[in-house]
Amino acid sequence: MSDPELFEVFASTPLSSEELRKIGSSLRKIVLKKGELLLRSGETVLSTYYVYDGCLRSYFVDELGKDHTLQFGIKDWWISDYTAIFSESKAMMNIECIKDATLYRLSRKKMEALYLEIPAFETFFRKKLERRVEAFHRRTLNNLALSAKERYLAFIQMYPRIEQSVKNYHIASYLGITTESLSRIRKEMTP
Amino acid sequence: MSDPELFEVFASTPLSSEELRKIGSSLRKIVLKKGELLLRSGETVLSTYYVYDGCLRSYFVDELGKDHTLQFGIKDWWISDYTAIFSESKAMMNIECIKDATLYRLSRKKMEALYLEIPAFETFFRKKLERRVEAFHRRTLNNLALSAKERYLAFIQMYPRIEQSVKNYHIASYLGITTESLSRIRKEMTP
DNA sequence: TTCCTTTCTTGCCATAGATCAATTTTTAGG
DNA sequence: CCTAAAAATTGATCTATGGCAAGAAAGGAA
Repeated sequence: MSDPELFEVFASTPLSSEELRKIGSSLRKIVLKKGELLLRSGETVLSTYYVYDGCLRSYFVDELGKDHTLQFGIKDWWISDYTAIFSESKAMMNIECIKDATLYRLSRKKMEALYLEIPAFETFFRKKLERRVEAFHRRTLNNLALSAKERYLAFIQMYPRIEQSVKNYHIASYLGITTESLSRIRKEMTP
Repeated sequence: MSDPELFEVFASTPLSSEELRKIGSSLRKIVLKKGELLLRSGETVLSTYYVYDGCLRSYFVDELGKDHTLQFGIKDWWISDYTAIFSESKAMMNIECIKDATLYRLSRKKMEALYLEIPAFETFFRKKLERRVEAFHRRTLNNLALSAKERYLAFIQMYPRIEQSVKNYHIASYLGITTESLSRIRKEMTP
């Protein structure tokens, strides 16, 4: 990873240049085209990915063949199959590139090694995890308490950048509604 | 906190006895009776709580007055308002004791201090956060992909210990269905 | 521009689960 | 053991959202 890009990722983290070098040498650049798959369900989940540019989504395909979007990944987000990577089980999710993307891969193994070597690195990810937990608590609350329309409004307000770069049917599958219902919701919003 | 209890919490963590002592002196024991509130929405969230015994639940009350259970806390779990504690905002949740409980309180401030002092302590919570993220990814997937009945089955299979110590209407509010619907689901399960 | 594919919209009907209003069953206190 | 309160169940509707089919609109390649 080039230094300027690396500095972006860890901008807010106090790391020596030697530590940054170590971290940088553990990251591997990946370029993906729209439509390519980064992970397929059933595979072993070995890595997590930093999205430098573009857009990805992780989704689950149920027995009826319907897909359910769990996560989007846009600039400066990390994406992986978090149902599997920590427990080292097989992926349930697929990860697909939905807008040409540049990523940096960090393997679980190297990550663990860096945690041991560089405490500030562990702090960095501990804080990421905290924010992720917070986001999922809020999302679960929305799922429990809000109607489809309210969830859509909350989504576009919370993630205006994502809304611009994904299809409506991806948003529908993230919100747990059909694309038809989303279409009707959008219609009654703009009279 | 007494030593035997402290050892239980950190059983799997490599800590010196001096470190354990420091951690122990940061924890404050709390005893709650069924029905008592540990946190009210609107308050500042200052602490997270280790459940040594008993059962609690965190829930959100919406504008219509309906409550939505986000989390249960039973032995060896940590509970707080995770929509607020990390970002140091006001609580959205209430936390209620639903079965007489013994807790240990750890303030956010002391927690941060311990993270700096004792790397293994940060590792301990980083792993807790990983498991929490995993659990919420799976729960979100269940909300997206499963029917009410399937979610109930998944719940009792995943958390048999919780199912025993909470009311059905708490489970219903955790699953996002009404108590009547849960009753009907249970009826058709045991013919 | 034109043609073809992908995405979005619309109308009509179906259904899971909600709501409301009684009961019945269980639990806990005295 | 008795009794009141809490919890669970049941029946009769109602409603938000789903499913299907058709068509309109938008986007991309040549």
